[in-house]
Amino acid sequence: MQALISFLQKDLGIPEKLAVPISDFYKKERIAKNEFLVEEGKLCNKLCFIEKGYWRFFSYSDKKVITHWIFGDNQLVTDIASFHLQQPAKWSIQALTDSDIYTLSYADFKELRIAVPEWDMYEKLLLVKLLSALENRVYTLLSMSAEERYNYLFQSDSKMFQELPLNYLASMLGMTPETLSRVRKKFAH
Amino acid sequence: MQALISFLQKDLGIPEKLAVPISDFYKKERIAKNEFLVEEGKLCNKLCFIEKGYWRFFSYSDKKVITHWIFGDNQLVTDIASFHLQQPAKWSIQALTDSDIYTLSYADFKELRIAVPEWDMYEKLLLVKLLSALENRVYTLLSMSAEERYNYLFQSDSKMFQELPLNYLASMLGMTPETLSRVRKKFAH
DNA sequence: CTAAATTCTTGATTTTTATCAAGAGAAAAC
DNA sequence: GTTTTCTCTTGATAAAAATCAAGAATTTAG
Repeated sequence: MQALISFLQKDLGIPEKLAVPISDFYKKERIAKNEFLVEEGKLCNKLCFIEKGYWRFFSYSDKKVITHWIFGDNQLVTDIASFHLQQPAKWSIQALTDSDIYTLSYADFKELRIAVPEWDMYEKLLLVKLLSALENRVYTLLSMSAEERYNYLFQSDSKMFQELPLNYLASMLGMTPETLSRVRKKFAH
Repeated sequence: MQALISFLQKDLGIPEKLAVPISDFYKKERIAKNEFLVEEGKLCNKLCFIEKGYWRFFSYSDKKVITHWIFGDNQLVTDIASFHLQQPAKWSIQALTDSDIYTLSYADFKELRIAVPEWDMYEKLLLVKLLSALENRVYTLLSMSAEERYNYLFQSDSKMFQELPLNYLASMLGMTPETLSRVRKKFAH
């Protein structure tokens, strides 16, 4: 539970007095590799804090599987639109490793909002930060070459490249596994 | 003011009783082509509803100017992180046409939050929708070819292609103006 | 109204990245 | 522990898109 409380305090600026009761709404779970948090088209009724593990956020296009992003330790993950608007999910979310997580069900989320009225404001802050991160992601996709995108991601999380199959990372970087292999060889990190 | 009230009601689901007083916090302005709402590095202290006009959201990379997105009639635009967290803007926002807009200053925004406590919740909804749109944008950039991205954008706003210089649209689509020209020729819309 | 600047197109060429194919190595399944 | 599957790399080739260059058309400025 400590990882979650720290996240609420440090990343969202929630005071300890609130962070602890908020964390009580979450339930600890152990999730096996390959399990889904949500599948495209279904309802996503859980918000999930990853204490330890990697999760991929992905969907299917005509021909291939597109990995939008990979989430790791100490990150919140959910299909935000599906969870908040209670509409069918546009994306799927799946564990890439056995994981320790804390989940907040939609029912508990509603209770939380009543019990802690400040929550909406802090959650707004979270959404603002997520938006900012996504704006940055669009920028990297529009402005950088395959090589540059690789270096940018490697700088921010090199551990990921040791622990996950590279085909997921290639997809997330918007290149084929072959191209990623060649780029990596060139930089020999 | 009617366009703004409609937007608040239809797009954010705000009841008329609240939409009208909320809209009173906004101030009408006429903005000339090329004026900036905010410049990279400075503080963005206005949220802006475009009644009529086109605005580009852009930044500079080493070599080129990157247009992230172009906003049109009946859309809200601001550097969200800069406005909400009162930190330096990462992007610039500029009018591409003479525009009629309604602006909400950061000071008035704070008053609005006090006067209409429900505002935070509706704004959260707005942020969720924006996030969802951005997730979609990342998906198009990861999964579609230049041709497909062009067709996708053209379907959603063909008017834009008649009213704006194509170099902005090319940049937003992640291709050069030459490539856009060739793609357009091919489809001869 | 004219000159200058910008926008758009087209062609030729180069660069980047994808695709196809094969094989080595590692991990998982039986 | 052997077989099967998955992962990763490498080479050859093809496709997609960028770059360079030039000129026509349109818009803007004086």
